[in-house]
Amino acid sequence: MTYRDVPTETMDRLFLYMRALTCLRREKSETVSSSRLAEICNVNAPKVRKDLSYFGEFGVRGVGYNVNELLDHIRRILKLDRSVNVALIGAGNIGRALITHSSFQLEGFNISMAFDIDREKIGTRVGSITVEDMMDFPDRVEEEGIDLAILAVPEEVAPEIARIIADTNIISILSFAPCELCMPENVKVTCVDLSMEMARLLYNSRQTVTRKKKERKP
Amino acid sequence: MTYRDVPTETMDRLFLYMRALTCLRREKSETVSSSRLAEICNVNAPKVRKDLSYFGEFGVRGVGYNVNELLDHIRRILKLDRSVNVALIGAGNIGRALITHSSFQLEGFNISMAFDIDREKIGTRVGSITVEDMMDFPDRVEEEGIDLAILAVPEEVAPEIARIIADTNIISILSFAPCELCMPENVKVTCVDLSMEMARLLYNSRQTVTRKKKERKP
DNA sequence: CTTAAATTGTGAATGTGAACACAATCACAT
DNA sequence: ATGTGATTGTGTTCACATTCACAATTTAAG
Ligand SMILES: NC(=O)c1ccc[n+]([C@@H]2O[C@H](COP(=O)([O-])OP(=O)(O)OC[C@H]3O[C@@H](n4cnc5c(N)ncnc54)[C@H](O)[C@@H]3O)[C@@H](O)[C@H]2O)c1
Ligand SMILES: NC(=O)c1ccc[n+]([C@@H]2O[C@H](COP(=O)([O-])OP(=O)(O)OC[C@H]3O[C@@H](n4cnc5c(N)ncnc54)[C@H](O)[C@@H]3O)[C@@H](O)[C@H]2O)c1
Repeated sequence: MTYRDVPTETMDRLFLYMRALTCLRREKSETVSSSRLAEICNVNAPKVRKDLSYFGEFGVRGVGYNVNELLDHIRRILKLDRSVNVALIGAGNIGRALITHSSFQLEGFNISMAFDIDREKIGTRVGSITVEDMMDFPDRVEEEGIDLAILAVPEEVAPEIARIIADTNIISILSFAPCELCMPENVKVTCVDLSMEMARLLYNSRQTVTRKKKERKP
Repeated sequence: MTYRDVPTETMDRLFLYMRALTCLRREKSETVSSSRLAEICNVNAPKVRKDLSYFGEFGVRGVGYNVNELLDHIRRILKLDRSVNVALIGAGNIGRALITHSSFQLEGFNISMAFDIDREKIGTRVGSITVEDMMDFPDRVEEEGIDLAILAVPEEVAPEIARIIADTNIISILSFAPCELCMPENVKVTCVDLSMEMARLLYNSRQTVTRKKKERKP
């Protein structure tokens, strides 16, 4: 099944809806209205409905959307119906936190391998997996069929690791190093830059305050 | 100084430009062209130029933009010229990783306090700060003048903590718990949801592959 | 001094997504 | 049955963002 002429913004928002629905399911909500869903995701109700309408008619007029059903639909649209194999590179502070985080497993992301260059760390166990030697990365990744690599190494070595990954068949990299990675065109990199998120957040909340003040004037 | 009629998309991209420039400065680049900056940020060159033109004429025709100068300009536009006081709630795996991360300081984010509810953790030192009792949070935050709170507590207690924060004058929350937080309208919440980022990334990289295949056909 | 190469800044055209109002539909009460 | 209140689905309109082409400017070389 493939859908045409779906706005990229709609596609992006689908992930927000998925998260909201996952949350609602946890809270045992049976149904949800477009307006409630919109509220959770910080968008407006007509947008939610229009977005969903690109993929079919999932709601019941007068009632709303069935949480479980809609979540299943969206997960299928986003091709998240099977579990994802993840390799972690860099078993440092962030890396170890990620491995021991149990929710990933539940959400279908299985961190099955971890690599490091530090002799002290290689061979040690973190949670349920054993840290392996970065030297073995290319071979081991091939063996296990890894879908995604998480990069949690110091910034300075990130470009070097990027080259190693480029020679495997991994095309998805989630990097915590806030720097550019030169990659072949087909490899996608998402950079988790917390400083940037904080900066953006701060700017937006300050904006709201000053806007509020202006609106109060007349 | 305030700017009018700047597209929100432009505003958003400014943060990308900032990160790229920070990176370029570290690499000791003197100048950068709009096309190079665009490449790093995954946008196109005219967009970079148009975006910057909303705020002034920062470049030199035939040469490009001075990295340091442009970075300073952007930081001023984004109101990031003074350092930001951050409080961390939840000194667990993620929390401790964040505190010991040194780059935040360099980028102007000063994690100056940490709070937890666990008796074992209260009073212990992490990096250069001492974990305090969550009970004291409201008073202590008032005293220190905190600009932003990072929420790194288990999902289940996040809503409860949200209420505590709502009663302080903090209006910016960076949360690692992937759930909705009910907050007064003026409080902004950014949710760092790594599962969602991975899902999005995976979808996009798969898309590229299939698109490539289609293009190859004729 | 003149010309060529590089690169910025920008107005006008184009394209795309958001908003909105409302028809369609459903559950349920009477 | 039938009316009522709630809520979805969508065609149209409008606002906004992107793109493009090119004039303007600078550097460097001949
Ligand atoms: N810790 C944080 O809170 C935080 C926040 C934002 C960004 N980051 C970024 O995340 C990355 C990791 O941060 P961290 O705090 O976990 O650092 P860390 O120093 O604790 O861990 C880095 C790990 O990478 C390993 N490593 C080094 N070179 C390697 C190589 N060539 N191959 C494989 N492994 C290698 C090290 O042995 C170490 O275990 C850094 O780029 C940092 O800038 C961290
Ligand atoms: N660890 C990860 O890699 C990861 C990844 C994604 C999301 N998250 C999310 O980040 C959050 C923290 O994760 P973690 O792995 O650090 O968990 P953790 O259990 O290691 O740490 C949570 C900390 O919060 C403290 N805490 C509990 N209740 C509290 C309260 N009422 N007030 C103050 N402190 C309290 C606990 O004592 C503990 O120190 C969770 O919501 C988790 O879902 C974590």
